[in-house]
Amino acid sequence: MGADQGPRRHYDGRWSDMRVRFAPSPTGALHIGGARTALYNWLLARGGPHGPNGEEGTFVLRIEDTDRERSTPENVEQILDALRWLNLDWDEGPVFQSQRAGRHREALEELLASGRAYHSSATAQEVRAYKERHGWERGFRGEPESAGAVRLRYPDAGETGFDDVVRGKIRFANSSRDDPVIARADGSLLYNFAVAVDDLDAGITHVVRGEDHISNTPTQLLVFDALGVPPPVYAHLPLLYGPDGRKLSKRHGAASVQELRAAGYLPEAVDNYIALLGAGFSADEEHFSLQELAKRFRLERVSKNPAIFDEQKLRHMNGRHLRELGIDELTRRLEEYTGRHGLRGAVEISAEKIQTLADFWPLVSFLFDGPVDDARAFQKVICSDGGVENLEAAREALASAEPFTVENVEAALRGVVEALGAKPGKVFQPVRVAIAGTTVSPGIFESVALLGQEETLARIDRALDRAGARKS
RNA sequence: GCCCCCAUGGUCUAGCGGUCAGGACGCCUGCCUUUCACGCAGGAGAUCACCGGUUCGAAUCCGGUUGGGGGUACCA
Repeated sequence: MGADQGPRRHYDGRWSDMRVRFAPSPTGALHIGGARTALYNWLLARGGPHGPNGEEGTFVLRIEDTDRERSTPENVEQILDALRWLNLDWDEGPVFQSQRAGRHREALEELLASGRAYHSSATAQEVRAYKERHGWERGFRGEPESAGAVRLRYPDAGETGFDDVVRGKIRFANSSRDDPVIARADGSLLYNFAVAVDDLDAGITHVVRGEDHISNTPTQLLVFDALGVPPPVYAHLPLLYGPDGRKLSKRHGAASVQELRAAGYLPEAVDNYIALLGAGFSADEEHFSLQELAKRFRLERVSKNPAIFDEQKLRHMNGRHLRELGIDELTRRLEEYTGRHGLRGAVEISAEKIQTLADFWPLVSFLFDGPVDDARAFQKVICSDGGVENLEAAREALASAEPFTVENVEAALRGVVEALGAKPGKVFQPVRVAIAGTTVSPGIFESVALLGQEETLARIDRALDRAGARKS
């Protein structure tokens, strides 16, 4: 702790001494935007050209819970849970900003003593009045008083700027900045002051966060300067928006990590997708594992444009990651997701037909819970156009298929098609509807074989009865 | 109002002074085929926001405009 940090390194492709942090404020669930910020920090710490001894950077987790009104332990747990689910492990923390009040106060005293900060009782109204008098591009400057809130003194001239890794040079004229309040009248500290002190004490070398923090940066820079230490390197990420081009929020459906998980997305796919939003990894490939992402991630290549969260693309990527898992692992995840067991067979025959974990059960539930009730499908496929006759023929062939393997089921059914001179679908679809209840299912031979001979015949009989009852 | 950031097909992006402006998602067509998908092969879709410069030459550099976004709290 303390100001003894040595010279801060600039982002120069060497990472062995890199210390980054993710510092969410627990005022709600972890958003996909926050998740991406966490991910980028993690990628930075874990990947890139490693130091001479192959060291990784350090990823620090800090909870900015100084907003007592809105920060809750439940939200903290939700955020940690989301981070774990995304496989973003941290090396230090979580450190709670609220527990560092003593150190914050100490730093505050230092600034007060050096005259870089001063007590001021000026109210928001007085600040307005000041600006109306001096012009709106003129920042507020207060008079030092003996008590009240504490404001940080901005220089009157010159500019405060920094070299943002993703945006390049950003400058603010000091004269345009209000002297910001860094401590309330009751002594509690404000965000812009606390972050700087915390980043300093944690030895953070690179601050990577959302671009909504750009205009906070000069104030934090000023705190570092007042404390007499060099600031970290900054990188501001573009924000993420919903499909309507507006800020991402609960209204846009799956906006939080938890919601994505509930919707059947894989952490692998979510990591991959959100990494792509705003980072040009490659011109011709975009399917990556977390490790590959870490290896390829380049902070200076991060896009400056805000991106819109596109769930369709996430679905697509999820399908690829899902198929990459392999049957055993996919089965494990699906059993966890659905709360069912003995799913392996169903997974085998449906894996290539689903894009999310949520797609699975509707497709295969008929194998476990009986046919789905889809009256329209029944009417259209079985109660018309030779449906009953073909189904009867199929039943007969299936009844003598021994043993009841996929191969024999296929041979039996194809034999019917040939004998009848019908189009394949005219035989297969009635069977499908008879056993599944709907026109959509995994492959028919595989489904029938998995269902078993007895159950298949029973379902066909039931369908036949039902069709007969309809006719008469 | 003031300060700051951004601008390539619907979406995510590649591009970094000379390209038929490339890829991915989505969409359409065909193949595969028992449905749905997967996979494969094609296709439609971009006055590179606009206007002015610089240059033999600009999506690429500069300026302005417009549009979008962020900040402007004794919130984080």
